[in-house]
Amino acid sequence: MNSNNEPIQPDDNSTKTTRRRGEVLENALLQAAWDELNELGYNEMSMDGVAARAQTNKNALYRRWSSKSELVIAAIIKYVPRPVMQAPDTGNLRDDVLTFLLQITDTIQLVGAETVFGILADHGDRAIVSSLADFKEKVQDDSLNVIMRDILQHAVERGEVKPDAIRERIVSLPFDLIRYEFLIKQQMLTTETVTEIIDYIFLPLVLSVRH
Amino acid sequence: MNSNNEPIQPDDNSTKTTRRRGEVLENALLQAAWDELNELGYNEMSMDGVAARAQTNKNALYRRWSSKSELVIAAIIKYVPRPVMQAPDTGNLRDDVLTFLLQITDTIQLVGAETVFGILADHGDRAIVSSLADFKEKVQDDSLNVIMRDILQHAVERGEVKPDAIRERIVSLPFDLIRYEFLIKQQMLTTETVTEIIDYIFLPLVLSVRH
DNA sequence: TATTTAAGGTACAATTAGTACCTTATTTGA
DNA sequence: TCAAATAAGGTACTAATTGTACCTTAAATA
Repeated sequence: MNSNNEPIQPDDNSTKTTRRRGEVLENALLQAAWDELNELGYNEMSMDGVAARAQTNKNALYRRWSSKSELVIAAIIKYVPRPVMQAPDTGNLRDDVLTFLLQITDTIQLVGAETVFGILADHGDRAIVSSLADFKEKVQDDSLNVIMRDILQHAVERGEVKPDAIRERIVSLPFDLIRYEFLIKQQMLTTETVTEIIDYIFLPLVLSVRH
Repeated sequence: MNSNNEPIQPDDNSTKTTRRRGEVLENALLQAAWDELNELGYNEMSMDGVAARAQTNKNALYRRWSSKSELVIAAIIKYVPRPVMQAPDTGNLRDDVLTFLLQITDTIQLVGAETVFGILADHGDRAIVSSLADFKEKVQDDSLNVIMRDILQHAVERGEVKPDAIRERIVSLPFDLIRYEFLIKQQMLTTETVTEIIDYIFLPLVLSVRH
């Protein structure tokens, strides 16, 4: 359209004047990445697409994140709120566990299974990079088990549960099953599913301790 | 090197004469795909690479399978032996379950987690294609639960287990956990892991039936 | 032996990650 | 206030790879 290089008009677009930098630009990039991720999914989104949505170009991205997976991980870290990492205190084991599991399932579902697979597939080969640790903390977090143990400890103190050693595997069981449901079976995590796991699997195992 | 198009020598390579077709060629392609998969992994292998290993070109592949994931699924179906889909009969529940689980874990581990993720990631977008159903039958098989129910039924007949309804979720629990261990935690499936699942999770749940 | 079928060869389109390099706006600090 | 340093924008490119097109040629079939 415009045969010479100089801008003809000051461009009616009023925001055009400023060139974003630093944190402002970074936020715009992460926002664009998060939006593209949610609209297109991990595989369909592209670095060019993210850059275009942020009204800039790929360089701005690659100056900050070394790859697509790193970018997406950064966006997830920014936009998925950290769950409350604290044992609830409802006064009984069942409600403590239920409350905590439901909190976490809400968080987990903010990132799709396809995204997790995409990241794992892309990251699979390479050496573990900076933010992957952070990412795993979200998806595959051991600190969840710490809270679970707190919850059980409270139940022991209340006399609900015998202080016998409870197997690590049983402690992690609820979240293992929830992640399985979400990632492998790729099903929505409903309250029904969570209560079924608690009432028919977790509580029977924890309450009927045999040594 | 060779400036005109006609072959200069009959090519010392003695096997050169024949041009493979049909099943023979197909087997060679699947063999090449399986080898590349095991040597390079799903993400690193390429269609060109597979074709080259089979000493032909991509056309031979695309005439048979519509995509990389389809090809790999076909190779898996061919090279991963179908497990014995029959309830063992050792005379007691624990050994029946243990025998069956160990059989299946051996099969499962013939395909790497990275491959499963790769296929799921590639297939994610597209509509479910022909062989994906077959593939899921290997990785995420419901028919395993059929056998598990047989095993439990035998235990009921023996009087080991009360005939109370056993939850579907408990029936599938051992394999769910095994798949979780393998796919998400990406750990080798050892006999120890399997026995732990049986002795501390499955059996306690099945033996202490409360309605 | 003529015809049909499928394999081989080569080239190419399309997509996309990631890089290079130069120009230009904005910040910093002397 | 102005010069230097910094980082953004623009554009073009490489490289890898999936999937297609099209033509030639070997082998099976009738």
